[in-house]
Amino acid sequence: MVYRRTHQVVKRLAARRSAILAAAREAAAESGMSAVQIAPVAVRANVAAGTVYRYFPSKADLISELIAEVSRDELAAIRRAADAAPGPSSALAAAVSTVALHVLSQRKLAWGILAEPVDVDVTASRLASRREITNEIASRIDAAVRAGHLPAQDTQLAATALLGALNEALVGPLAPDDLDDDPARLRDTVQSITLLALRAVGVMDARARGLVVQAVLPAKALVGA
Amino acid sequence: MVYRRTHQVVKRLAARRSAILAAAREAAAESGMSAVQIAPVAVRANVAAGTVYRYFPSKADLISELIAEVSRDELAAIRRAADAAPGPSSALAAAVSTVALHVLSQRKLAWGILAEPVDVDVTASRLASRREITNEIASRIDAAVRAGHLPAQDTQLAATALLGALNEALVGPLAPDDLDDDPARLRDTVQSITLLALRAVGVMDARARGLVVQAVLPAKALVGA
DNA sequence: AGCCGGCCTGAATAGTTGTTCAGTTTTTCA
DNA sequence: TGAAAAACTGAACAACTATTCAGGCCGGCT
Repeated sequence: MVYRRTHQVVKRLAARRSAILAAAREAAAESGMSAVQIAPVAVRANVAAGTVYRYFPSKADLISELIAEVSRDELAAIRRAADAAPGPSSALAAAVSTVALHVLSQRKLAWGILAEPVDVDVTASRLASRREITNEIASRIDAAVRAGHLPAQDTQLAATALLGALNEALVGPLAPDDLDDDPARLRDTVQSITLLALRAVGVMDARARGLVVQAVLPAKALVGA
Repeated sequence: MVYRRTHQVVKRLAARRSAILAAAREAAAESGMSAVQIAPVAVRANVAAGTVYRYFPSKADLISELIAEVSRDELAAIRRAADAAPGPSSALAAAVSTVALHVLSQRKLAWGILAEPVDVDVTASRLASRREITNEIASRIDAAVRAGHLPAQDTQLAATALLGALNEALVGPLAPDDLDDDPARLRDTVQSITLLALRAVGVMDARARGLVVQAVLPAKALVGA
């Protein structure tokens, strides 16, 4: 045996894999999922088209992994924000505004991950991604219900509906598209949608308004990180 | 000139066009948008593939028209339900439950019209479709706000969010998929989502529950029509 | 009947990209 | 240094469907 995987080689392989994934992510963030094509991604990652196939069995696998990666990041951000909140209702508010801020600040990417038509089948991966986020939100709603802050309800359905509302209102085709240049309007939009979401699960209007103000400011600070 | 379009010919041409559109709609309702391919649709409509192109310049135009048609039907149903309601809040409740029932009873079609990936560009048509429905809902919310039943709010954003919530919860990948065999569960789901939607725009929980019950029963009767 | 013009047919065409693979380069180790 | 093994390259391939168009067909007119 005259060839073994040296530590150095292993590191290079891993780096290349990351580079390909990063290239795909950049392409998606810049121009949407339709721009995630093997040839362009390979160019961006400084490899040949064939090389991509040494790291990912197919385009579907590449995109699936991209979706999973973004989803993991998102979930971590939600948990960080929610866990920092003082109580269950606050945590829910923090979770919702975190999602809202994230999708607004990476709109193309969010749209690509969530719903943009792709020529390969990535439904399984998208399903998993949604399920993770939905479960997290559902458990936060559950906690608030158990604490007596919200009426009993189908928390899974509610969580799904909340995310649908956020996504459609903030990244869908009818989403306002000129928020980036106006921080104040962006904040207002996040507040409005968070308020809507909290009321939807049964938080009283007055209380919801208070929670929203408390949640949006810290969430905004976290987006930079 | 020895050939003119006789009334009979005009009628046949119109019938053919309808047949093609109907074939496309059936295919979409049965197997989703991916089944709307020129060759299969042509077979279903009893014409040759080339003939489709005498009626629609391209597949994109065919699908766009399909989307527009379904959207018109939906809008009409919403208006019918809402206009029959005794007041603005009731009308909103009726509109929402109508949408909910419709998408649930034609799930594949709804998914196809709304969000299913298609290989041609139909974003403009989908945008128009959403805009129509959203505007209708927004104006119903507006009416309720003006009547003093709801707090002032960005009604366009709210309407978009409501529809997003419905669609995601009822036809999205996380939607429950075994409602068809159980009418009671279907009704419960429609009620839950309507309740959620009403609360989201600021209807008080207790009042919302009343409106929901009043709205779902007649809406259900209308679905058959 | 017979001619004319548009309508219809369906096999061939075309364009788009994901995927493959024979040949080349790089890396490891005796 | 040289041989072996793995990695990389990129042009060729493959598959899938929308779209075209030359030729046949049919309805309408005199």
